Amino acid sequence: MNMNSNVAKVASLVSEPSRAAILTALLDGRYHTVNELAHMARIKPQTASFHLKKMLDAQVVSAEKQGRHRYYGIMNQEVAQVMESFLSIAPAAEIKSFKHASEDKAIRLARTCYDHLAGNLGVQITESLKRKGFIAEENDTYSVTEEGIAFFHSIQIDLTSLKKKRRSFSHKCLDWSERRHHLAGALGNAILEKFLERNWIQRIPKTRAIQITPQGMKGFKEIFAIDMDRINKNGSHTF
Amino acid sequence: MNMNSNVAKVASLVSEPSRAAILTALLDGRYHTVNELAHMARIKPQTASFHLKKMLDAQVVSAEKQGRHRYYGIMNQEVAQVMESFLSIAPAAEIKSFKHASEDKAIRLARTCYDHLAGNLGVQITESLKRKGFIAEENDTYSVTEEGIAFFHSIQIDLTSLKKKRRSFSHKCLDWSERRHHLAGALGNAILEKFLERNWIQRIPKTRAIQITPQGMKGFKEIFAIDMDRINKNGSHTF
DNA sequence: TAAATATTTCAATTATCATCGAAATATGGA
DNA sequence: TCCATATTTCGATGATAATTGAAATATTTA
Repeated sequence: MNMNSNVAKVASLVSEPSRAAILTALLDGRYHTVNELAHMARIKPQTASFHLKKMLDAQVVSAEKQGRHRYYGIMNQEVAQVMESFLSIAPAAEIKSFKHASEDKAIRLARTCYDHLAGNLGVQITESLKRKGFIAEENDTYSVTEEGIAFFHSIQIDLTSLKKKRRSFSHKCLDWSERRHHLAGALGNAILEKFLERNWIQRIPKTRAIQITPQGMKGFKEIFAIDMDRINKNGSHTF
Repeated sequence: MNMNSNVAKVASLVSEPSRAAILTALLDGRYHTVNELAHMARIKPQTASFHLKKMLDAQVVSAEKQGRHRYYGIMNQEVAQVMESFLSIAPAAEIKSFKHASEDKAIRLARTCYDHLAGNLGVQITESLKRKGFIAEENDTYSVTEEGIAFFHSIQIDLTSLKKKRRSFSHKCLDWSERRHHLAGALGNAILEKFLERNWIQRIPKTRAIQITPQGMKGFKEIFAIDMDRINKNGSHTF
């Protein structure tokens, strides 16, 4: 509510080096596990857990559980801004980055999550929809805007029939490889089905990985302004 | 050894009560001595000195030595803004104000400092010149802007001849009664001489104090938008 | 079910830091 | 020169809080 109360809270929490390191790491906007954050801040997981609990209580970070992992992220934009204001007068040293253990690149690039798109492609689609103002973020869900209704109609996705289904229409799903949210629910499923139907993507047998076809590359660029080819080559997944 | 220790360092400066009190005191934009700041923060001078050294290292405050005093002030506007965003919400313990030992009011209002104007009048003139964009602050000096050249010409001060003199053209001088900088150097001297010449001010014999004449009151109001009469009555020197 | 991994809780240790007395240093004034 | 004042440095103390090993809990995988 009050931005100022956050300011005071963050101030007291940032003053400790380990917490500052954790928060700086989280400024990438993504979610990270306790072990990762401990590694980045060069402390043991217990210590990181101790600090994260404090920051969770103070509502400076948010947590989301998924399996045996617990993903932590910056609470909101206000907190990030306070951190940035610090960085403006005390430029931060770089954060020690590390590479993930060798994991399948394909599954990070694009995959299914239950019945919707995930991985870099899933997140990029979601970001594109937000950027173009077709969907808007709510608490745990996305809502479709007036422009969005027209857009989904133009790509032959019928929203009214989707809303009749006995399942969540559209909710946020945390992406483990991207550490950002992507679009899930009936709408997410409809988008996946539509891309498969148009042959923009193909399932790779025996895995959850998705293959982007040449038509897909073209379509994602034209309709969503996403260049998956460039992303693929850059290998934006080492951090 | 933590990577982001600088962020933590700056943040810790605000979150510690004594330092917060000192910084709050300095947010008036003026310079204060160690003893004053210690008194305001209700700590011993040693402790204040300890904190001020830390903040000096972190480039959050600046120091200026003058005789056996050392004046501390906020480093810059950027720091002040960040501090204010914190302190406006969580104000540290109230600052104990105190009156200076009874000192001559006249000498605080207006006096000469070597060969230029000091005291409230000197500072006000300097602030007015800055506000109107006639002079601009450099590191330790003031520079005259394009508009300033025209202005000084209009009041019959010849800048080119001043620059030929073998002395500092225009430098900052810390005012002990106002705790702010005023304009010194050849330009400061020329301004003093001009005011004397126009009979806006008169020297009070045997002291460094300056008397403002009725013409001066009028002139300062018209040309510099300074109401010395009001300032005189309000007695803005108790703090 | 058992083993492996991720995270948290607990308790004990350790490190940090503000504080202030005492003493050193620097400066101004008589 | 001597004395008063302003400030800093040093060293000791005490309070607070970070850290981590050990153990508990939870969850996935085989």
